[in-house]
Amino acid sequence: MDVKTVCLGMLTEGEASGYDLKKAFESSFGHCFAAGYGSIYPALASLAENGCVDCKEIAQDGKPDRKVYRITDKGWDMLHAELANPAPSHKVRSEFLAQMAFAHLMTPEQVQTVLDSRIEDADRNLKFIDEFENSCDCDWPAGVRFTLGFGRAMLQAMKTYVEENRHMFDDSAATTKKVAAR
Amino acid sequence: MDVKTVCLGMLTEGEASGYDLKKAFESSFGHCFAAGYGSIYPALASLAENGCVDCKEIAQDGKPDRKVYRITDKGWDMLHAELANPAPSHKVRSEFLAQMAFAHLMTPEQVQTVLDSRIEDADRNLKFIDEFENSCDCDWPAGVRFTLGFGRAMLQAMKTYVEENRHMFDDSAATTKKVAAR
DNA sequence: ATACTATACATCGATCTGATATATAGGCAG
DNA sequence: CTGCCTATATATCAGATCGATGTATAGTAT
Repeated sequence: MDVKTVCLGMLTEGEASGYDLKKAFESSFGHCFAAGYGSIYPALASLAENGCVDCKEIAQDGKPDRKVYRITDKGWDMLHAELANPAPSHKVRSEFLAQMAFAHLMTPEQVQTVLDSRIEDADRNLKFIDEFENSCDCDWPAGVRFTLGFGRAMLQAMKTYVEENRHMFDDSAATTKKVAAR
Repeated sequence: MDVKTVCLGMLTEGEASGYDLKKAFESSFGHCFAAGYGSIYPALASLAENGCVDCKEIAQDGKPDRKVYRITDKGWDMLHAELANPAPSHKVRSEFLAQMAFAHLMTPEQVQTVLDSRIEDADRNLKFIDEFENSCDCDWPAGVRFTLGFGRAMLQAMKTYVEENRHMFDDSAATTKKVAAR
């Protein structure tokens, strides 16, 4: 399940350009699997080379050619093979948590600023998910609704945890207490 | 906040080799900021080149030389500058969610297998955090306790969400219902 | 008039991932 | 006592990804 596979999956909904796919990576997949042009264009080139997609170049006046990609039978095979992975990963890379692990090297003000910005970011993303869910008359397939709910649940849990535990950084916090679960 | 910075942060606890740092990346940071040798050794080399760490080579009989790194004043400056970032990122890259978004292209059995494996993975990680927390007589600084609790809260929320929403993939699930938050 | 936003392509260096290679020593099961 | 696994300890390499930047055009605000 790399960028190539997600591109293939997106192309099952209909043909699209790299630019179109980028928008999908920003909207439906923004909260769980981001990708930029630097990943998408090489992915499409590689898929085309392997015969997993084919490409129609549509000339446009003024603007550069629009390259529209469509999934092939071989592409479907490859997609199904990838979807058979029984244990796909779920990875977190958090500069936030890495920074918090060294909170004792920061000023209390810096720590509180970082915590505030994390809550703001969670709110922004929650709002984004809500707007995305209501943006479309059509109904998303069960899987997409599942991922949106998942994102919401994670963000809510993050917000709650930060709000309920930021007191751990209060100056007087004894370093001997164990963190309460939940 | 890249691998370089986290290495610097780790070296504030005392001098260490690349091998030692790898163990720290696996334990304290495993759930939020993983890194392998392919990141750590180049990071240390680059830090040494910039004078942010210095390196003692300790000959050992039989085994290759042990290269022990220590943070310098310049390294402290760089670390403090990085820790001043008011809005560090928190990124998720989830092959799991990407795959679930295409659940309609999978068999129901495949979907349930993937959901089971996600719960198992969450349990494994929860157990790992518990063991890590109790592994050490010494008390971790507030920041580390915060990140462990954070990890636990996220994993618990993930497990609960998957358990409470896996029915969305039951065959008869109407595609028109909106997902209930929480 | 100027600036911003959107469409649409693409590249590039820096970084990161995951696998692999090299070498030695100690423990332990058959 | 031999083979196998694990731990210590280094390091590299191909391939993937990230984030920024570049090129062009055209429409829409201020």
